[in-house]
Amino acid sequence: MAKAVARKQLPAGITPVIEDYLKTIYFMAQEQAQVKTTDVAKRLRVKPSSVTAMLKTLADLKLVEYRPYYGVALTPLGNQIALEVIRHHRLIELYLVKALGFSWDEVHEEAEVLEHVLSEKLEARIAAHLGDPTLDPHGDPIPALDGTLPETATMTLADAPLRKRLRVVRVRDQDAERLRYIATLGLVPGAHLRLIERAPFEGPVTVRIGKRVHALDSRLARTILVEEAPRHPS
Amino acid sequence: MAKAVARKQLPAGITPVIEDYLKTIYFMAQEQAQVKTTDVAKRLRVKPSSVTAMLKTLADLKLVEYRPYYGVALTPLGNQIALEVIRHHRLIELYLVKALGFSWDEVHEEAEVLEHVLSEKLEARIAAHLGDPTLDPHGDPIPALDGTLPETATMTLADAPLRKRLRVVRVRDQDAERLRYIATLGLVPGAHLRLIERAPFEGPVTVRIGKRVHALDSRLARTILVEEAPRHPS
DNA sequence: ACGGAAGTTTAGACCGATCTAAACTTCCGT
DNA sequence: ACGGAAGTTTAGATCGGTCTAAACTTCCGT
Repeated sequence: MAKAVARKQLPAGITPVIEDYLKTIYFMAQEQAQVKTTDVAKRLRVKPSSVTAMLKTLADLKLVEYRPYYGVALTPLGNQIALEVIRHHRLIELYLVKALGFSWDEVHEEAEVLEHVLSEKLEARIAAHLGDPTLDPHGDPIPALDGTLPETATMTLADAPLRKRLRVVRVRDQDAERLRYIATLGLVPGAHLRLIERAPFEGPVTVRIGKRVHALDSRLARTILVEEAPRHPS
Repeated sequence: MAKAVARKQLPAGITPVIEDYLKTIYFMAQEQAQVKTTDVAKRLRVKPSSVTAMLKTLADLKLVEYRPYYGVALTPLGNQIALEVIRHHRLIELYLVKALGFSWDEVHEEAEVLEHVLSEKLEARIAAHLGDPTLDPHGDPIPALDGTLPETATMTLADAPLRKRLRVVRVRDQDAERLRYIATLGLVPGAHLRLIERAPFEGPVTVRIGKRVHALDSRLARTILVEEAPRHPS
C-alpha cells in the first residue's frame, strides 16, 4: 500500500499532469510551427496562467525550451517522454480492443488514464502479447521502445485521386460519437474504397465502399488518411 | 486529454489517497478491534498528524466514524468503497496472472496502482473475461459487485491437525520475496500436504508436500490458510 | 508610428496531502 | 491518585496544480 509509483529511470518528478502537457505540446508541434500558451490551455482545458506556471516548471526540469511570449518546444528529453506516454496510450488502446473486446470508440478515454500508470513491466508484457505491434486500432503508429515512430500515409480522403482504388490506413479522430459514425460507414483502417466525386469549394466528398455510396463532409474526409491500394480486393 | 476521472456514482471527491486510507482501515479493522491513528500511519508510511487530518476529511465525507483519541471505523459507505477497491485489486491480480503471464509475487505492486484507475467498464470486461472469479491468485476472496465477500477457511497451517490431509486455500502475504520462497516449497493455493510435526513453544512446523518435507517458521505457517482435504489426491 | 485588442505573464489565493514542532489526552505503574 | 511516557491532535509550513484579477507584451491596422 502507499508506495510511490516508481518511474523507469530518468527524471524523478514526472507526474501524470506533466505527461499530459508534454503529450499536448508534442501533438501541437506537429500541427503548427509555434506552440503558444493559449493553444495548450485550450487543449488541456485549463487557464492560460496555469499553463505559464507549468511551462516554467517544465523548463526547470529541462523538458521544454520556453521563451516567454513566444512559445514552447520540447527538448529531446521532453520529446522522449512524450513518445513513451504515446506508446503507452496506443498499446493500451490496441490491447483493449484485441484482448478485451472493446470497440475503437471506447478505448481512447480508458487509455487516457491508464497511460500514466503503466509500469515498464506491464508495458512489456502487453507489447509482447500483441506481438510488438506498430499500429493502434485507429491506424495511429505506436512509437517503438527506442523512440522510433513508424511513419504512415499523409494523403487524406479530402485530396486523394478520384476513381483510384484506395485503402484506409488511419483515422485521426478521438471523438467517440464520430468514430462510431465512421465505423458504420465501414471506414476503418484496412477498408477499401474509391473516391467518386469531390464537390468544389471544400464541399462534400463522395465515396464508394463495397456497394454503398456515401457523401462525407470535407472536414471529416480530412481526418481519414488513405493510400493507393495495390491491384485488387482484400 | 485532461478530462477528469469519472467515478461511478456516489461521492464525487474520492481520490486514490482516500481509497488507500479506506482500504487500510478496512483491513486493520478485521485484525484488531480498535483502529488507531498510529496504526494507520505506520501502514501507510505517513506521519500520525497526517492521518488525523485525513480522518477528519473522511469523517466529513461520511466515510468513517471518527472519535478523537479513540479510533476510527468505516461507515457502511466507507466499507462499500473499500470493498470496491479491493475487488479491483484482486481482479487485476488475477487478470495479470491469467492473461498476461505474471507470477503471483509480481502482481500486488501493479494492482496497488491500477486499482485506483480501473473504470467500471474495464472492471466489468475483466471480470467477464475471467468468468466472474471469486478468488485471486493468493486465494484471497474477491468481493462481488454487491459487496458480498465469499468467506474462506480460517484454519492456519500453524494450528491445523497433524497427519491429516490438508489443502492450501489461501496465502496471506504480499511480500514478493516471501511469496517466491513459498512458491518454491509448492505451498500455493490448491496444493495438498500433511502436517508432520509441530515443535513446541511456537517452534517450526514440519510439513510433507508430495515427497518433500520442509520445516517452516511458525510465523510463516500462520500466514498459510488450509482446510481438511476430502479423501484422496487431486 | 502608434493605440488598442488579443494574448501572456505576474501576483496572490486555494485545495489536497503531506510534514515538523508543540500542545494536549490517555492510561499505566507506583 | 497522580506523574510521566506514549499516543494523538493542533498549528503552521510546504508542494503541486489550479484559479482570478491585474499588469504587461506583442502586433496589427490605420
